[in-house]
Amino acid sequence: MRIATWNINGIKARLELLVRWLEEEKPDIVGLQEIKTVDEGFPRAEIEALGYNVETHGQKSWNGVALLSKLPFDEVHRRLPGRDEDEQARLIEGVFSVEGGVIRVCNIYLPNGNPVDTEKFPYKLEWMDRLNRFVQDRLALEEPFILMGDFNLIPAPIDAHDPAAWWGDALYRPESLEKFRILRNMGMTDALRAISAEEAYTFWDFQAGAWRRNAGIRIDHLMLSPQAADRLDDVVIHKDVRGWDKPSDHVPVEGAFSF
DNA sequence: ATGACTGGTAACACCAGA
Repeated sequence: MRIATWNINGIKARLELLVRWLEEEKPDIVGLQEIKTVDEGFPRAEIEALGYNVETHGQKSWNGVALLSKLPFDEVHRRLPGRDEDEQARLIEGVFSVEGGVIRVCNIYLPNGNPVDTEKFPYKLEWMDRLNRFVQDRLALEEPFILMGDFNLIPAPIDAHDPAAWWGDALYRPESLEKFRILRNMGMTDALRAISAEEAYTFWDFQAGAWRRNAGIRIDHLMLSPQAADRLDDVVIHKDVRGWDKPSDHVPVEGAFSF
């Protein structure tokens, strides 16, 4: 089974791009971030026509996440627990039946956190604290659990073309990295790093010729519970999609699993 | 390389992204 995450950066502006990629790759489950629409504005019919079940958690203008799956959804959960007044649509989770049990796939759009001298940065850190508590509960289930999405986090110097230029940014500074380290120390494995030690990026800015210069960063991740990591076969970053017409600034990251 | 783009909303500019 192939499971992918992709920050699509506006589903209405990228429907043609998404359809092309789904038709070419035919992934089993896809998590989208930054759909930038309310649920009613999501092009559900066009995606269903390709054989996917569709669940969304949208909001007007910004954020918003969706799960597409060839398997039927047994359960769907929306919102990150722990703070009722948080209105931002950044988490959707699905549970699916597979041979021998279930898999749980949680799709997130983790807050960017910039600028760091505004309320956006403490919001990011508080969101990561809540995410870590949520993941701790999920790990207690001892299921194959895949936490994937746009983490807005550069894990290590090798994950940026110019790490010195990023140091201090909300994506790459001690407070953010500490929260991510807690997530890993709980037992969540970075799928790409379980497969490869090579430099690899998932995002290239639209500005300053970042794509042409390969001035990228790796911020889109699949993080795996032990039961999911045991079944991981491969990870593919679909870098070529960044060069297609009207691309997102992020590319799909896909994990292949033996279930 | 010091480079500066894109979508959504609304209104003919601004905000947000990373």
